[in-house]
Amino acid sequence: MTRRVSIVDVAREARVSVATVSRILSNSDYPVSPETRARVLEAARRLDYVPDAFARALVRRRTGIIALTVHDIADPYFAEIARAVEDASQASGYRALICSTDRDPDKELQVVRSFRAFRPDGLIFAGGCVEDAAHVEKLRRGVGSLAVRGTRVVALSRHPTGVPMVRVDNVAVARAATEHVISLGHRRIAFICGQPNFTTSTDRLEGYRQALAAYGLPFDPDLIVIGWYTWEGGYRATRELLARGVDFSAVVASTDIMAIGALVALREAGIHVPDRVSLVGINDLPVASVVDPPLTTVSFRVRDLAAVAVRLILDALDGREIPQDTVLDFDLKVRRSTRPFPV
Amino acid sequence: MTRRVSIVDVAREARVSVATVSRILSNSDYPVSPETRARVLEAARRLDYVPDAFARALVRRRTGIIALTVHDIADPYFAEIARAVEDASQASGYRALICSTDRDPDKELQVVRSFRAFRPDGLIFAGGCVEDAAHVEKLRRGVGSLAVRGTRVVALSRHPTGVPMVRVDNVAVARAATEHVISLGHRRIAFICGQPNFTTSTDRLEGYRQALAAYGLPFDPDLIVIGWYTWEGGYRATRELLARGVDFSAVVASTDIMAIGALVALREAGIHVPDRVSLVGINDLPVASVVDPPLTTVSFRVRDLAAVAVRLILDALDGREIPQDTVLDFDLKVRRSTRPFPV
DNA sequence: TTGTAGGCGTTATCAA
DNA sequence: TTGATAACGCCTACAA
Repeated sequence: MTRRVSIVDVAREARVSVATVSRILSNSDYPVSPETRARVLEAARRLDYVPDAFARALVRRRTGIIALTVHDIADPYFAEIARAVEDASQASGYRALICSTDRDPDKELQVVRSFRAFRPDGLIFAGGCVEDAAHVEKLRRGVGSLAVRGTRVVALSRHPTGVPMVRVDNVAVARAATEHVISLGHRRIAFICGQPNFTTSTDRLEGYRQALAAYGLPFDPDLIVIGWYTWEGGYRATRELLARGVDFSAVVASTDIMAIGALVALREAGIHVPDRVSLVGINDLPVASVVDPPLTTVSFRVRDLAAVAVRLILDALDGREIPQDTVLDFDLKVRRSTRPFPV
Repeated sequence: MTRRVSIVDVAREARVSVATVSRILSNSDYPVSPETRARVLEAARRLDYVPDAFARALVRRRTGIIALTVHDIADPYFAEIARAVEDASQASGYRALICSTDRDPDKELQVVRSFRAFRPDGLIFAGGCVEDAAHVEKLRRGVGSLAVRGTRVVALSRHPTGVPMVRVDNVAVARAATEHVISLGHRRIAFICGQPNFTTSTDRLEGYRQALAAYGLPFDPDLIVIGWYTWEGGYRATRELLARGVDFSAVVASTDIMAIGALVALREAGIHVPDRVSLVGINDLPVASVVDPPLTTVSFRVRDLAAVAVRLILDALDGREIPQDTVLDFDLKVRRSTRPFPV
């Protein structure tokens, strides 16, 4: 293995000091004679020199890294987030370091802890947070020890740890989804919920409740079914719902992914969507419009969430004040999985 | 911002030298007295000390980073890959650094170059490679300058740069997809190709040709349509195919994602799948089984590709010889998007 | 405008 | 078994 080419080699090649090289290759507004600059640039090019990020991070107080925790990078929602974080980071010369937590509190803690070794300039929590007091406290501590060392932290959903948030109002989102089917005349509306105790889950369930209440409809626990935030989860939850034998003409799913799982289960059971059952999702992922029927869903700019979060982190790094709670808009996208009731 | 707690603080707290702390915390097998070890461990815990990855990487010759280039992390195929790389890396104490290239040769070059600053221990190319001599040469040089500094490089598809590969035989894969519909009696078979000049594209097109040739069927250019590796791409390609007015009873798509786009286009055109047209994809992504009809596709263990690649990198890092070309198995998954012809 | 030298946090090489 | 101390590659006062 050849010795790596360092700033010393470039300095020697250009017959200047390392300080001069450093000034030209990093701190660009420092006065340097044009000839020297040219000679150094040429030497760096000839040697194919790339400054070492590790050495640089050691002496600067910045690592150029933005850490991102997602529940599962293979989940289309988080893949979108990851892509947006990557793009926004790269545009400002930062790099994204991504880790999946699988919605496992312990793994989340461990991920946050392991991030500390990299002293990231920013940390973004993408998924919902477990609402367990003990866990939240541990997480708050983990976040604190990062923050105290300069990492700016932002969450993309309601986060009980008290970090700044960029998010949509999930209560309102689920309420909009539910009110849509209510306004179509549906009265017996099932709700497919993701893993309980997550902020996202409780908020969306609450939105569903609020919609019912607003229209004076009874809340029937038999219409609520708890599942997982996956296709399989939506599928199984719907099977369970069907097994209960309760009457319903509409299903609100906590996410598009779960809604698509529900679609499969309904199809298998010979229940036509939307002729016999209307179905609404949340998120408006690309996949929502390619299924049959195209999914009615609540839409918000998933990528904007991430982009704004990155911008806030950069702002905070620049010493600016950043808002504690940024709430983005959403709107209902009516496609063909919902229709009036009765037919 | 508080000063970060360093090894010096731990040493002072435990009243030993930094050397001793380092030896204990980097858990080398260096002999240390039990009492000292306990004291140091306790001090580290009390101070909540985490060694700085950057300082460590500077002096060790390892960074603990495995870099990954994907075409687009938001594409379900690459999201699967990313997840598997992440898992396999983490299991061995490494971290994955992911970048999307958007199938843009220049961006790919730039990504590879920018990776150099991080001196990753491993680099995985996930997507197909542009088969342009000039680009391949540039890429080979970029890879070379990483390799010369110790980065082990592996590609997850045929790669003209000469780096070790872990892959499926894409010619055989596409041939299997095509032979499936031929064996069902189809004769006029369209092929939806991804962006040309990529190894994956040319290989899969070649597989399609070989299947036709094997059955003595003519190759009709009118049945080939070039698109993009996206839903939109599959959709548009299919629209173009329909606009040509050529006769066909089956479509082989270069990927599941394109196949699903094709499905939407066919549905819109009132062409039933599989009653009037059979449709095959490639990859067997999770989404393939939730669309209607569930997609017949060629299946291979996408995650294994990535996991094996990580293992090879670790092996190489340990000084072991690694195979130049590892070819994984695949098999046809017949679902409900294909049926015999004529009906 | 350019150069010298100290230090960032860690590991590794010598001594002790 | 433990401790000084010289790297690792870079940036940045401070000097010249």
